[in-house]
Amino acid sequence: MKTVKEGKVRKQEILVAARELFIKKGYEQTSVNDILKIVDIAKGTFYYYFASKEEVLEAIILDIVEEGARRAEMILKDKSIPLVNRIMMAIMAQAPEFEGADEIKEELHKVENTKLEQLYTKAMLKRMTPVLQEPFSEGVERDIFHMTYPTECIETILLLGHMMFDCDIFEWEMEEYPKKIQAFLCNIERMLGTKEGELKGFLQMFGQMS
Amino acid sequence: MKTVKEGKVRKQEILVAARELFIKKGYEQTSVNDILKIVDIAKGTFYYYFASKEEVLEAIILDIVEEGARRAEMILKDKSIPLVNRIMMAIMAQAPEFEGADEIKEELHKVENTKLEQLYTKAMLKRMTPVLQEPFSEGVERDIFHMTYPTECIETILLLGHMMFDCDIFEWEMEEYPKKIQAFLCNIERMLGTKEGELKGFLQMFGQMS
DNA sequence: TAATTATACCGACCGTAGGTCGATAGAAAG
DNA sequence: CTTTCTATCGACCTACGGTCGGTATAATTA
Repeated sequence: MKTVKEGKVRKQEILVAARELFIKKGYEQTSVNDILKIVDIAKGTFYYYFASKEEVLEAIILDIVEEGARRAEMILKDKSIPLVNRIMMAIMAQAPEFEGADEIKEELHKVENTKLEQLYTKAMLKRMTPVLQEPFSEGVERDIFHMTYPTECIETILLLGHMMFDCDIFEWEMEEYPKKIQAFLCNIERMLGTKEGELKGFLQMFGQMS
Repeated sequence: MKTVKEGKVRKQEILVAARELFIKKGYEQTSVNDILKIVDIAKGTFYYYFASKEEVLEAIILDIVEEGARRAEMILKDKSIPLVNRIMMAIMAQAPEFEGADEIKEELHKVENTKLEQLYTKAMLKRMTPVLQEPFSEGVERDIFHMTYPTECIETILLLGHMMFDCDIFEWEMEEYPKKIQAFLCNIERMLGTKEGELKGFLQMFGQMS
């Protein structure tokens, strides 16, 4: 039997189903057939909309990154929040792990998902660096930050934050985390050239992590 | 026809062939059959020595990391080199890209090799962090470094250096590199708490990169 | 030396994966 | 009513990672 739908709709259905599967089971572990079963379409239909399984992955990652960037931009717009808080909140809100009652948290960056992980990191860096450019400039102008290479500082902080808390590149024990977070904040402070202890208050923000 | 060899020898042959292929073509793009062709053995023989293709990958990565760590340890032993130089040289010598007349440079961390990449990063961090522990302590004791979290500092510097120059996580243009390296050195200085410009001299060291 | 055991090896075979393609059903346009 | 265009189908292809029963050679033992 044949159920015909508008192209846009079908494409979205595929994206939604694939996204859930990729996150839940991992990209490699999800077969195209798995996706077909959920969307209830034939193989030909899938390849009518996407040239490959990987193309679906890329589309999904761009979506995820875009959603994160939007959340960050939203926070950054709110000038009633003190600058440093604004920046920290934006960076955290951007990460899919913190947002979402979804189960993205545990699943997104597990070991099996190296491809998803790497593509995500790249896309996130590219999208987020410009977003933080303005608030960082503001910090420098207002004499809160003191740094020679603001752009590179943004890149570094984004990358570091992501690698430390979103991936599990380091094999830390649960009880080590507070110390790791403190160290992370301390290193950020130094790179930003803030006065010492400026970021101390953000320790709790990370507390909500699993 | 059947050529019998000692187990250790065959295993090594497989490892050598696989390593070259994984690096040259990428892990996913290399089929077990490709390896068989080079070593000139049957499939059964391959799986007699390794439980899976992935097991070969893991063994190879451990080898690469181990070789790097050995080079680093060698340099670190030489107390005639000034401390800061010793540390910087060790970190650079450890990376497979810098060592090796082989073509590892371009190939090892290309986009297709996400799995290799991720496993390598993890293993490298685990192996190298303890190696740098002692020289870092020496730096703190001798009042050259000033930091509260030395271990985390090591982890961060290793990770950062690797991600910036060994992977191509950032999509930098060739002409941007000098600036990126300067920024990197500047950030390291701040994290280490050295006096400003301490690492300036190492700019050229990175110059030999492609 | 003959028999036995242990080690290294073979290659046909299997299930499943990603991907192709010609056919076709249904809606819109002429 | 016919044509055209879009969306859909599913049989089929190739290649892959991995299995397995059997075998040749080397090492032990009798």
